[in-house]
Amino acid sequence: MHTNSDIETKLAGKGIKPTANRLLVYRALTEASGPVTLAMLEDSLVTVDKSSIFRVLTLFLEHDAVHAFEDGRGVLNYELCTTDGACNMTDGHLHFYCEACHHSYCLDTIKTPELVLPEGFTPHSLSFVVKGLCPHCRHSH
Amino acid sequence: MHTNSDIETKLAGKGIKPTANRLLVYRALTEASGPVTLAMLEDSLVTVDKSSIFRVLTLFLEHDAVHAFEDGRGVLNYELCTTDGACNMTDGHLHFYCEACHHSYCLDTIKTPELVLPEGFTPHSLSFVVKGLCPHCRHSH
DNA sequence: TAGCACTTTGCAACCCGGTTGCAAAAATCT
DNA sequence: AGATTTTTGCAACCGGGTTGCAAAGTGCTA
Ligand SMILES: [Mn+2]
Ligand SMILES: [Mn+2]
Ligand SMILES: [Zn+2]
Ligand SMILES: [Zn+2]
Repeated sequence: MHTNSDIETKLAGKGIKPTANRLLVYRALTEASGPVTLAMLEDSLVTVDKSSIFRVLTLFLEHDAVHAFEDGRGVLNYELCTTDGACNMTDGHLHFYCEACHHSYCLDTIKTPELVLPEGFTPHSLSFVVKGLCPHCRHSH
Repeated sequence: MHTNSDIETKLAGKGIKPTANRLLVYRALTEASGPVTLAMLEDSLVTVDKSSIFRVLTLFLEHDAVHAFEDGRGVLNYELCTTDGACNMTDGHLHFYCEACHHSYCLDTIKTPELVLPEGFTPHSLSFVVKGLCPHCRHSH
C-alpha cells in the first residue's frame, strides 16, 4: 500500500528525518484500523524497544504527525493526523472507547461543537471521549 | 459548615454506611475548591492510608456519591455529585485542566450538546476535558 | 458481658503505563 | 579515517492505581 519512500516523503513533509524505526512505527500506524496504544505497538513491532517506540511517538507528536488522547483507562492512544497543518486537537473531534473490547475509535466525522468557556479560561486542546459499547461488542453481547 | 451528622445523612441517602474514614473523605471533598486527586486527598488526610482513601472513593463512585474523570495526564479527579439521582456522567458536563497549575475545574454550568454517534455505538459515559490555562495562571504568566 | 461473624482499615507489596540515564551502535560531518 | 552528533536498546525507575492479608473495629447473639 504505502511504499517506504511514500512514508519518507510524508515524514519529510513534517520535518522528521526518516530512520528505520520511524518508518516502522509510521507504517504500523497506517496499517492500524484505529487508534493504537504503546503496548499494541510493542506487540506488533517486536524488533523495536518500547523506549524507542515511545521516543518516536513523542517526536511525531511534537511534529504534528500524530495526535493522542486518553482512552478512559488513563492509557494514551495514538493515531496519524489526517489534516496537513498543525494538529493539536483543537479541531476537537470525538473518540470512542469500548469498555468490552478495550478498543478505541476515532470518530472524526463528528466535530465537537464550539464551546464557550467561562471568562478567563484559555483552551489549548480538547479531549472528548465517549465510553460505552462499540457496534461489534454490542451485538456479541 | 457541614456538621458530621449532615454528612451522615447525605451518605445514608446514597446507601453508604458512615464510617470514620468515609466522613473524613466526604468532608475533604466538600471543602475542596474543585475536583481532587487521590494524591491530594493523601496529603490532606494524613491519618488515612492511601488504600483506604482509594476504597472509599471507589465505594462513593459505585453509589453515585462522586463522579470522576481523567484530567489529561492520566490522573483521576474526583468530586461530589451535585445531582441527587444517578450521576454516571451521562449528563456530560465539561472539565478543564490547567497545564500550568495542574488543577482541574468542574465547569458544570456548561452542558455539552447532544451528540449523535454513528449507528451501533452505545454510550455509557462521557468525558469532555479541555486543557489549557486557567484564569489564575493566565494572568500570572 | 463474652463470644462470634462481618466489616473496615493499614500495611506492604504489586502492577502497569510511561519515562529516563547511559553506553553502544549508527549516521553525519570534516 | 577520525571526530562529532544522533539514534537506539537496555535496564532501571517513577507514580498512580490496586490487591492480599492480617489486625482492629463493629455489631449482634446467646
Ligand atoms: Mn482521532
Ligand atoms: Mn464535574
Ligand atoms: Zn468493542
Ligand atoms: Zn492554573
